[in-house]
Amino acid sequence: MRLSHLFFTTLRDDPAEAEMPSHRLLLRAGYVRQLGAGIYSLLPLGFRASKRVEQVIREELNAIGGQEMEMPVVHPADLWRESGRYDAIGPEMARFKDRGDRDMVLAMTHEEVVADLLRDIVRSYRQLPFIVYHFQTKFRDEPRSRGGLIRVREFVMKDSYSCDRDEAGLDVAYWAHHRAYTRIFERLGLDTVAVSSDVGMMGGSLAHEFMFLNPAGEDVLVLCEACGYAANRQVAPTVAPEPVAEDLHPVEEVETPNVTTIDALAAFLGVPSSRTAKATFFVTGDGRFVVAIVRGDYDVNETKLVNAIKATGGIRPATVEEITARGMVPGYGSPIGARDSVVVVDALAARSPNLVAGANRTGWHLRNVNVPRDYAPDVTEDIANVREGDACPGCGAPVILRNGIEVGNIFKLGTKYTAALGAEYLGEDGERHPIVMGSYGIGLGRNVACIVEAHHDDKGIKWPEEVAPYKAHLVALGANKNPEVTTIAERLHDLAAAAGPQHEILYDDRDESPGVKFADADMLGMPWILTVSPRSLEAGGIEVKHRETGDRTVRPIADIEAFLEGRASLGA
RNA sequence: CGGGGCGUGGCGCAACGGUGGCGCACGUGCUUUGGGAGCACGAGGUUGUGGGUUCAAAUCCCACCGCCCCGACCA
Repeated sequence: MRLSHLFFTTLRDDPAEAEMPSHRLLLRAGYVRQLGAGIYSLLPLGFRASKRVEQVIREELNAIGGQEMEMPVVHPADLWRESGRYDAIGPEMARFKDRGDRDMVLAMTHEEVVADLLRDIVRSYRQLPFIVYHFQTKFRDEPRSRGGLIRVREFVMKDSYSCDRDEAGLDVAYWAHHRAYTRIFERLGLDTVAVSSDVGMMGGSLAHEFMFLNPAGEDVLVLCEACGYAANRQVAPTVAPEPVAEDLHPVEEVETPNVTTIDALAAFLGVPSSRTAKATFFVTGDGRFVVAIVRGDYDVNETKLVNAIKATGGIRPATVEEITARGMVPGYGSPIGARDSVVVVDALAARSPNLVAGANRTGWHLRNVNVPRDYAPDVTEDIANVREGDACPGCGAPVILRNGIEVGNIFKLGTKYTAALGAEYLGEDGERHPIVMGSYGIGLGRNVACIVEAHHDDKGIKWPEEVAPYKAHLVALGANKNPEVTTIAERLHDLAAAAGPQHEILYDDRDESPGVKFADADMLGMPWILTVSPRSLEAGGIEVKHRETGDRTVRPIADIEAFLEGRASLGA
């Protein structure tokens, strides 16, 4: 590909809106352009990078027996009504009517379509198991996109679906995917950790997320360096030192003017925050008002809270009006005196004696509040966020917390969708059984962005060879001093193109200064930068720069020809 | 949806009541050619949209639209 004809442009200045390195570099190097909030075009370079990622995924899924297919982006709403998700999912699903006034949706994922195909096609246990997958556009109208390609609204995802006779079969498919994902992210140059995770709206019994460790990640991971324990903090059990037993003291009121936070309360009373109880207030999607109590040194984990009370439709923070209407005072709140509320107490808080809690009276707290003596919880569960240094649930060593970006996930769905849609097979036993499904996703664009996050320097991108849009970037310099430069460069370019699409290279044939060409080559990030110039010819051939290491050598033209035709590597 | 910020040429920015400018990028010519070259000439904007105030609005006011950041949210 000649740079003079490539549909792209590089930018000298950083775009103002790009904060993450991957976003900044992908814009500056001409890989992507933004169309709207969370909606991007992939320019030819970005498209090629995405296709390289796609091919790695394809190879590894084929290796576990996956069959590639393609399902539609537009679905009839009735299909989603059958699974119950048409109503369960909120505004993040785009809905519209077709010309016949029929309700339609844009696909967020494809479990329903797979289940629909299963009930159409699968009759007998003899047809199971199998794995199907596709690369297809998803639209999720996220309330807020961010970070360039990291979190977008429209994106292409590889989603695969395993279809089995039973749980044992699902288990095999699930762990096959786990191993395939491990290989995929290794090949993509992404250092990931697989963490156990919440099943969320997908439903199901077991799930892992593959997390790329990055400070900008939106998920918090609980990791143990001693035993390898790894979980999303949403689901990691909190293991805290057992509170020291004490006699229960009588409740006493204490005046605490203008003390509305735990920090202020602990400082004012001269007690550690672990001797206080923190009340937070939520309203569930199904309309219940929830008072959640954790110890003052912990935060509420909303995922655990949702699961503890089986809140369909999730939860949101309560408004001041909703809190006061139930007889509580924000800043001085506690379940004592609460009306019409579901009281959920963290198990640790419930075991901790003589805590300071709100008095539901402005300017006052209560000392020596104890559960269940002073109020009765409706639910007592672990609903606290793990803190750094808490004990590992696996081995007891102190855990560390890290941020991660979810680059892939695997779910054991079970029969949630097949039972709802009636996708059954006739078993060897002569009985009808619902097909057992698993669902497995990898977002392409997010992976491209994460690869850039992991592989760049201040000059630009440094693509791993496995995903580079082109294997090499050829720079021709000083053609006016020595016309042979152009002749050789043209020949190398044509040679590579003739060797097949996978050997094609980028050829900077533009009439630009050496500085511009080198700067652009570094920014675009191909693994090998080849320079033909009077100087390199003088030195015996072509200068070869390894983008990753920065090493430069001069190699004979014959070596370069062998490399471009795929007959030899250049070594590292 | 709450909080904050910003919309001026392709990109980055200035002008903050008196008919819009700079750097880079872009075009032409000459010079230059191993790390973002030089000179000259030139093209490119109904200042996001609509209303209002004013003799006069990019500038002040209102509404809307859009984008970014924090939060809520998120398979």
